[in-house]
Amino acid sequence: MERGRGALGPALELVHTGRAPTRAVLTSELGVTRATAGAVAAELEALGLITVDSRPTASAGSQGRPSHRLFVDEHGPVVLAAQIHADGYRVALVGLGGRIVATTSGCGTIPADPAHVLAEAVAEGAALLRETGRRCLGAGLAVPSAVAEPDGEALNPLHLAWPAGAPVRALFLRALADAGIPGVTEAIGFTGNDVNLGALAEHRHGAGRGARDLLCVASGHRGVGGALVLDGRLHSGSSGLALEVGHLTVNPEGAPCHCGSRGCLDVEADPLAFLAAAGRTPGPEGSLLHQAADLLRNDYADPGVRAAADLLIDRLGLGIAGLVNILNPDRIILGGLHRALVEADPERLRAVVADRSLWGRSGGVPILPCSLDHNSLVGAAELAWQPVLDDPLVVVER
Amino acid sequence: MERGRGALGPALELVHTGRAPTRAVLTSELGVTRATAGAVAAELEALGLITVDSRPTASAGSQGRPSHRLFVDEHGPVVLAAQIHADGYRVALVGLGGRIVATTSGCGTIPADPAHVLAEAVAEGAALLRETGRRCLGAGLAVPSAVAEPDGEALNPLHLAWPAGAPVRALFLRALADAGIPGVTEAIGFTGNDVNLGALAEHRHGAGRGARDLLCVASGHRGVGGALVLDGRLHSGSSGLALEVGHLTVNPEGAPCHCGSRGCLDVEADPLAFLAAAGRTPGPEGSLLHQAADLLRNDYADPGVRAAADLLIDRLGLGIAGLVNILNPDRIILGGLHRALVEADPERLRAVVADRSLWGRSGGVPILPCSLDHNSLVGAAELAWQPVLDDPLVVVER
DNA sequence: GTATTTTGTTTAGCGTCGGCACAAAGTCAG
DNA sequence: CTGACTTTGTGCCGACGCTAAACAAAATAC
Repeated sequence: MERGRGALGPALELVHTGRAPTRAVLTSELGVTRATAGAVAAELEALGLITVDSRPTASAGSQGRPSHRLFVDEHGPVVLAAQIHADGYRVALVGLGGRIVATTSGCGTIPADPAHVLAEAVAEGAALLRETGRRCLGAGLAVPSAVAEPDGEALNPLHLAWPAGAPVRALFLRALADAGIPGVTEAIGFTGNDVNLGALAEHRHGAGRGARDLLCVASGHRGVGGALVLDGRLHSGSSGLALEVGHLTVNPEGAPCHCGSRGCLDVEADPLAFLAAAGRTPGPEGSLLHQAADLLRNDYADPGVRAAADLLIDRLGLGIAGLVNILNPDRIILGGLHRALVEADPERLRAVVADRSLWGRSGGVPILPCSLDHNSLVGAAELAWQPVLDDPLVVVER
Repeated sequence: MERGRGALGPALELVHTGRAPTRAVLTSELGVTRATAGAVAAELEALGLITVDSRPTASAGSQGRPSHRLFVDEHGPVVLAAQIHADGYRVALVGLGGRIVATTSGCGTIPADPAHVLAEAVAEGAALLRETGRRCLGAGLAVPSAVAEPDGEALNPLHLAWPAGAPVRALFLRALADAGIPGVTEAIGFTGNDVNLGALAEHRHGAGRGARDLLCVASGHRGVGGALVLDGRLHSGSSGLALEVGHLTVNPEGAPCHCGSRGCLDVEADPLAFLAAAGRTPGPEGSLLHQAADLLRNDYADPGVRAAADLLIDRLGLGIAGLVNILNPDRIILGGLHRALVEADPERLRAVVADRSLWGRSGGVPILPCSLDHNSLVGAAELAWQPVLDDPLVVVER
């Protein structure tokens, strides 16, 4: 009864992204018959990826026989996700549905040598796998740098003190092999930029769900990154270097940037710029984002803070308007400090973008704060889950 | 023997884009068996879309039995394509493969009233259909304006003296119905921006063939337009308004633009700007492009012309570099005056773009002149062909 | 309690494609 | 010229993945 092979992947993706709570929805979303949907669900259940709750559901209103409900299997396999950031790393086991099963962080570690940090992070992941006894189907890594394809090199890990061009994917794969992660015997490890992966996670499980063309802009501690999801797929360009939005000019008379230009988004709309505009002395590099976000959340009544926020919103709005003119997305999600900015004053940024973009006057694009904790980490997991979503049958051979 | 239904569309697309000269290539490109490829080719031939030449080909070198060759059927059905521009319109019948079968132009007409111009153009198309006796499977229209989805309104037909927001798609459909185009009984008419459609045509049949992420930039008589083809599909954004590149800032101290900013690409890198920089008095609006291009081609030795060209290349290069940082395309194609610019000095523009883009230092993106005559027209035809390429069986019901 | 609606399951059947065998049409070596 | 080899085209069969249709199950509506 090997029914429903071709629809297996799309079906799992629907359950994974929370868009198929029942077999009935699966039927209509996939455009297949009930028979096929049932067979697909049965096979996914047999593969240990989803569970079916056929108890007499606490029916809600509508007529007819109530649907059995479909869940991602809470005890199913996981993938290993790791994120490197300015002040340490974070590792997690992530199940289908973007659910974080277990997590550890190594904060305070200065990640000077990439190989060393990756080995440490992967070792923590291996420990989590041993503790939980979960089966591991892959691994993904998020780094705060552009990652060049096809070799997976970190081109500008400026805030990590890594050498430019560090071959992070190769190092990550090496670390996975050395740690003897069970199930990851082959080269099943993926690496991407943290903002890109955060955007992917938001699109699948967060504020970006349902958007067709999703633009994300986010600050780290220093600088500004962007990402674009088109038709459910990350657009990272032909060499993985798309959406380098940090060097859009937003203030022609602004501060000089290391790129040689002046008034780039990178130096005009990041946490350091905000703290300077608000007249505060910045703390250590690895805490700038939290310092700025806390200031914004706690002291928004302070006129100086308010003025600094307004200035940043103007600059950011100009940059985003330029992106809107080029990309015409149907939703925009902001992360990092920009998330705090849009939460502090949702209307002002929308108005600036609508005013500065060419066709924004009639409505404008929805601009939302990101909605997931650790979205880069979840996005790294998405990368690792992708082969399974493309063809769920690969799980039998791992 | 109804074999090869699912692969029918991809197969026709391969022949259409000239990437499947033989059944053998079809087999490998589609990833199917020879049996399936043969059945697919037979069915496409039965549909009257392709022809198979099974004569003993003037074999070229390699061993084994020579392949029969596949051609687009020269006498097969066509689509009607129309293009409206500043100084008139052009109409053509376009077959598969982007081949223009018959064409007329109505130059000198000032297209003041959109309904009138479209009716006239479509009437010419109907006449061509009668003369040639071809079967018509659809119609496409290219206009020099952003076209808003989902209603198909021309938002900024600045150079046509049309009212902003003119419902061009509806008017086009009305004109098709009124002309009684045989085979276009239903609403099978498509409308798009001319630069977008030109990019689509270049990607399928011209200098963009084989590119994955293709960026096009082109000037008309006034202003600059852009277009992006991703994975073979035109990216026109969620509302059809993507790639409005004319208002990228390329000269902070530059001339004021009607958008309210200064130094936009629109006013710094179009034919008018070039003529001004070269110290020539511009002719009538509808001839600026030809005047500028002729000047560039014939008087490039003139120091003033040379200096004006260098200035324009610098400005254009800065704008393109910004796009490269955001989109990371693997090829760039230039049209209009910019085509003449890159033909005059291919190396300079490449160098400017590489220097001003973040990761361009290691090589840079290939920048090519467009290679098709009337690429917007051919692109409009592509729009009309798309339903047939998606499912060739639709031809039996038209 | 019966009719209606919606969902899940079983069975039969069909269409599409892969695998295989064989034929056809060329090159290459002698 | 002949035979071995290589590559392409085609006919046949079976497997796989789906639809269609009938039936069963579980709720609401009257």
